[in-house]
Amino acid sequence: MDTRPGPLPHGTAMNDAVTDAPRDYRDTVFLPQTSFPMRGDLPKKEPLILAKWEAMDLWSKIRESSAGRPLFILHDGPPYANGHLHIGTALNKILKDVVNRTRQMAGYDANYIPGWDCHGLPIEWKIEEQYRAKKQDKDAVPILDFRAECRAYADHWMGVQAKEFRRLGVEGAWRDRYATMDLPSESAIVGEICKFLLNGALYRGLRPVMWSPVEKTALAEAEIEYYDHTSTTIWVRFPVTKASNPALDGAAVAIWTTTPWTMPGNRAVAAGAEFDYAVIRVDEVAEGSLAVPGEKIVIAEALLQAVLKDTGIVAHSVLAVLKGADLAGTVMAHPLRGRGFEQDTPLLLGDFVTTEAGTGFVHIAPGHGEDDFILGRANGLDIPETVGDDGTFNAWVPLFAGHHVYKAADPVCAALIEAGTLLARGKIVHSYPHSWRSKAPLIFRATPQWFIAMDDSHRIRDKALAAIAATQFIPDQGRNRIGSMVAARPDWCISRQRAWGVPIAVFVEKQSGQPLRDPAVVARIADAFETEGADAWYASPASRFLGPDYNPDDYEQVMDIVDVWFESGSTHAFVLEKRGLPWPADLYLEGSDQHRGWFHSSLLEAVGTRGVAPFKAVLTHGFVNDEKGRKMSKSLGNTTAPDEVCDKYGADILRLWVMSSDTTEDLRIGPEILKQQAELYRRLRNTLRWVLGSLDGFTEAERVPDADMPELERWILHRLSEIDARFRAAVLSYDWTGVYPDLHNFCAVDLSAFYFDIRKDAIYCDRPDSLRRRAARTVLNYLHRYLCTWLAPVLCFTAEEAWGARFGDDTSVHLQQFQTPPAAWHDDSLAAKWETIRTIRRRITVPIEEARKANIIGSSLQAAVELPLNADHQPLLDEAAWSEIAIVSSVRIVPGTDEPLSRVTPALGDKCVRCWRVLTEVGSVPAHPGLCLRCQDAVESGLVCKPAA
RNA sequence: GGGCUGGUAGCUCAGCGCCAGAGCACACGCUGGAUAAGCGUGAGGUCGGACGGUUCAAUUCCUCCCCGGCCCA
Repeated sequence: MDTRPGPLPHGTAMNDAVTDAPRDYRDTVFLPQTSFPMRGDLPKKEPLILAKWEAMDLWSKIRESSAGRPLFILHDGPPYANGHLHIGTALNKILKDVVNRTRQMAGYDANYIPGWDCHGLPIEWKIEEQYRAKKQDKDAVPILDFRAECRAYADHWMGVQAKEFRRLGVEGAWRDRYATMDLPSESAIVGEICKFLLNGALYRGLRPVMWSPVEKTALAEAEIEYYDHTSTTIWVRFPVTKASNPALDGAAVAIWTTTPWTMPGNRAVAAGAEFDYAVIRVDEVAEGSLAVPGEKIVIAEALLQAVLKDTGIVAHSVLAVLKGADLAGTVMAHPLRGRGFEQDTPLLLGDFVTTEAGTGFVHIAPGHGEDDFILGRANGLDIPETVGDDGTFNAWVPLFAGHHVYKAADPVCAALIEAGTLLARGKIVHSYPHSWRSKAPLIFRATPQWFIAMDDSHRIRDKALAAIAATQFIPDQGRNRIGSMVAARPDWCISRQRAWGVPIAVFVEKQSGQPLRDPAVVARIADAFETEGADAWYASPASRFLGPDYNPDDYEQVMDIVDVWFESGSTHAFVLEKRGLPWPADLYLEGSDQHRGWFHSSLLEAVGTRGVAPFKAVLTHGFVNDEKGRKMSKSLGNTTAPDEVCDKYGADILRLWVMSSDTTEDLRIGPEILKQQAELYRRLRNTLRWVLGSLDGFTEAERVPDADMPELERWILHRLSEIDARFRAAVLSYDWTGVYPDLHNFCAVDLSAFYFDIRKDAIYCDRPDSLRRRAARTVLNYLHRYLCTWLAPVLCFTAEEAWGARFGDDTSVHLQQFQTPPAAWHDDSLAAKWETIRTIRRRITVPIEEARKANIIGSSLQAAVELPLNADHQPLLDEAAWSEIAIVSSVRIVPGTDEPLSRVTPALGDKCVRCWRVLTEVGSVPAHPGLCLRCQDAVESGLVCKPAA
């Protein structure tokens, strides 16, 4: 790269024969030189850069370099160790990486510890599937073997995902990553459970929970999906045996239900206090109706017409209308009285009763519904356990013992018909809860479960609401969202009847039914788990934990495992606290679905054990949809996979996409959008390339003090200070929306289309020691540092490449901090002035375009411009400066006019063969007849653009 | 069905009571020396719908509807 402007290059016999052929000055021009290629070739280059970071142990170097700085802790919400990354996980990790990197470069010590969620049903299910495929009975497999397989499975996927995350450029303490299944983690989790045990918030209760008869387990809310389901509906008579009002004598209350199998569990009927209820006499019925002429039925007036139609009652008389409140106190017989269901059925009032569907009466089975349970408990009803784990009726249930609830509709109807209490039967298609794994319909079933009380003396709910009020939410709506969930949620059911997890390591005294609350026992359990993991619970005899003070025969060892949300909700304890990192974390950053998930469980867990939230701030992002805003799905074929993007475009493009989007809302991705990101990238890359090329040979000696620079340079410095302010604000607020698009805009509009275009002349053609050129190169040097550091958190590979192109590959831009612009760079009046100049500049570029169309000129350097300026604008720039700014050969200011557009004519004179300006002075120096005076001086100076050897 | 949230140029996003903006893509042109680059000019929108309310004035406020998304039932 010899840019030496020697007097005469390589002896091309030109000598004095200037008239024969014009001399070629091309190699006296300082054209950009750089090893930084125009094309990124990212899919190939990024892995090499990753290897370099690995080899230099960049992560450790970053940690060392930031020792002693204020710590910044973004606590990683653990993805589930199952399957390849999808675009949503990629978005999440990239955002986290950008937040961490920007904090790191803004002067913090951002120590990021990535982690995984390893226990739980999906993995357990996979292992079971493998057994099924081998035609083995999973129940025959020893539990420790089963758990070992689950562990191996999770371990495999952690490895895969770690690789995929790192390919995305995500930097963190990968060697020290955490996992919920690490033995110390399991110990910590059981320790957290036992905190609730010891303080009394943990209790065992009978309660209807969503139960999957297929998986034989209770399911968490997050494990439930809603699909349409066809249910048998029945209208049933409850004969009144003791009337609260004479009008009810001899009548039957009609209920409607979509779950016939809950009839054996019925213990009451509920009415709405404010509703009007009609007592009717059936006068005439349609063919096939089960209604009987002459009978008296009670139905909500608002639903009367619908019920008449559904039950085939053709004619009726209204005998009386009563308020629901008047019905209270009525007692009815169970519809199957005389067949084993002899209990009385009280008529109660419930505020959950509606007149939207049914009869206005709700049949209450306390073991099979949330409302039923609460009403039953309030009225002292018993909560019968009619259904067993497998979904069949228990042996004590008359008529139906052994029948499966899914197949109970026919037997129940048959029994009701026989008893004469079935009024009608139908079908309904409605949204119904299903298991997320087996897709099988669920039932509400009362089972013994472990709960954490929300409203006992520990007031977890109140404290959680207070903690929410004290937390920063980005965006702020998140506060509202999680707040309403916490306010409304029931006690936290933390038990699961599964194998792959951390056991609720509790002993229950058989005689009292009370859990054993002994810190010494808890300590023995936690100690064992610390080195042996939760397997110890299954591998050791109870006596090991109970110790000498208790007789194992007196205690039941609980074999339920804990809800995985409890585990991930405890990560703050073993990732932050146990490792001696600051607590609470500065930030939790997840998708907006985690308001109900990880944010929620972490909040409850920490509030229950420590009284405050484990985070100072919560940042949420939206979900990724396709280009039309539709949810991605394999069946629609509209998915975008992160690894495919890396292979086709590179991780930097995916990262740029994240930062070009408004992540507080849902975002879109697809082929067109990625193409656009690649275009944006190209501009950023070429900006870096031109800066690098034009800085070729730059030395400190060239530097010009800021104050001595031309205004154009000082304006660029001002722009840098403005963007710097934008970055600093975003670092603190975590709100990066629009910041990188702004930076791109700066590169495209301010630099490429304006500053670079103007300064090309000086950079290429001025003699190296000219103030103008030196000032420009001083600014380019700033630009290189600022752009590289600003881009580094996002284009982590490209910025590294552009940094290495100047400073060598044994260092890293990621060890740098954001540059701090001197206060003097900020100059609002200069900015205003140059805003005006650029507006006026358009009054030149527009007529130039006209002149081109008219074939008057081609290149703008062929133009001479007459620029009309009013008195206010005349002092802005002199004519030479205007011609420089407009990239024309000459400008003449025409004073005092208000004409909006300039007049463009062909410039007079000859074209300087070196700088291509058209000037009358060209030819005035005999030694260089093809040059203008500036170029003649540059050539004769003999100066080169190279650092001193 | 309920809560939250969004629908502004082909795309990504600004604006949020008083003349519809930017970048990219597109078209046309220029070009030389950032050249699988660069520059200029231009054409694109009845701001999801109501010919709905409030207002002198609405993309911007309110109501309803349509279409997405997250969470819940």
